[in-house]
Amino acid sequence: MRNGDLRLATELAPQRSFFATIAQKKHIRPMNQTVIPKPDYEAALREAGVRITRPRRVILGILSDAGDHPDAMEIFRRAVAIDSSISLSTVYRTMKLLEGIGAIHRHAFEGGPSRFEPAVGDHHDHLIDIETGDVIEFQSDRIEELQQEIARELGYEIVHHRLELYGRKRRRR
Amino acid sequence: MRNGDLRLATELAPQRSFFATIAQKKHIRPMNQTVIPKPDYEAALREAGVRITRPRRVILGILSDAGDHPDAMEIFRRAVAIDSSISLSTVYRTMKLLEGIGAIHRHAFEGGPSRFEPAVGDHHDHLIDIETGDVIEFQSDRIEELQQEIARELGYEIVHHRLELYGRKRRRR
DNA sequence: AATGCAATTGCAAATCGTTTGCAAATAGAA
DNA sequence: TTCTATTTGCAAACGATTTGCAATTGCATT
Repeated sequence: MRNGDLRLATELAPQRSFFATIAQKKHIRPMNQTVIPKPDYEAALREAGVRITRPRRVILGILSDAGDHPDAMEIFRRAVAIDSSISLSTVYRTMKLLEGIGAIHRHAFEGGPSRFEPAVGDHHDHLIDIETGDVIEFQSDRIEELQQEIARELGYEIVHHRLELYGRKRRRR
Repeated sequence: MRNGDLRLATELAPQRSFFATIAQKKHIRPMNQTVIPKPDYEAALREAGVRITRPRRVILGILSDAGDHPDAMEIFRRAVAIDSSISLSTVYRTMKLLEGIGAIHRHAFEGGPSRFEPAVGDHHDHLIDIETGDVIEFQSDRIEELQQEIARELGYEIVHHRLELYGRKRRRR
């Protein structure tokens, strides 16, 4: 969570000042600049007792170096570029499998198809740029606490939750 | 296990004590016990310059006394019980129309189809009972503020957002 | 009350994202 | 290498929703 680590230099550069600012707000943590450890999907799959096939290896590779939140069709496109024999069904089946063993998260953002993300690192929520579809991850302890509090007051225990902010870049003023 | 129609009384009663309790927490407002003003859909439609047809009148009636968050199929069922000639397409078309003029909100809760709710009263978020599908509305100024703050820090303005808590009733201890 | 016509309807077929049945291919234990 | 249960690609099925079209209807006009 240090703000020196860089991913996507092009994207990071103009925002550096933001992150410097945010770093002071201890309860809001933007997560995009975090260095994400590549998950060892193969080990996870082996542990789940499933076979490591060629299509799966390709898809896992795509996932582990996806810096974005691709949908099934996009994963399929990237997969076909590597091995043209891979089918969309297999992509869907693999996503379901990975989701089942908790290796990825599925997000149903507004409108479009499900988008996927490796399940690494801490929990976080999402801000979706409604103009570009870009997803910015963030984490707020206070919001998490508040959610807990609310559920408790209403007599419920939270199994999971979904917080999505849909917005557009603020005009630099 | 879909949600039946009128379990209001039976379900509300045991919760009354909750609401009494919650009423003290000024920043969390459960909204289920609120007296909801019935919206004048016909006026809204007329204003939007569309015709008040028989199917529309039936659907509007259903919406304005729906205490729950029905999906299109459920609205269709209730509509057919009143006028068997109404079609599902018309339900969908009417929902889209109403959504367009801001008279209802569409919610895409996890898994299932879109569910609808008259757009009356304040903004609120939802807690979905994953066992029954029941929806509990709540409102938290603090969460709203935090969201604003987060978006601001990230350089975005929020256009809208979605906060859904999925949980189950806590075992009464 | 009768007319005219655009708005609206019901129906069936189309669409989108996703899942599934099945026969052929293959991972990986023996 | 052999074996067989698992996995695959394909096409067809799926559930939610939308759409084209010809028939109907609201309603402004006579």
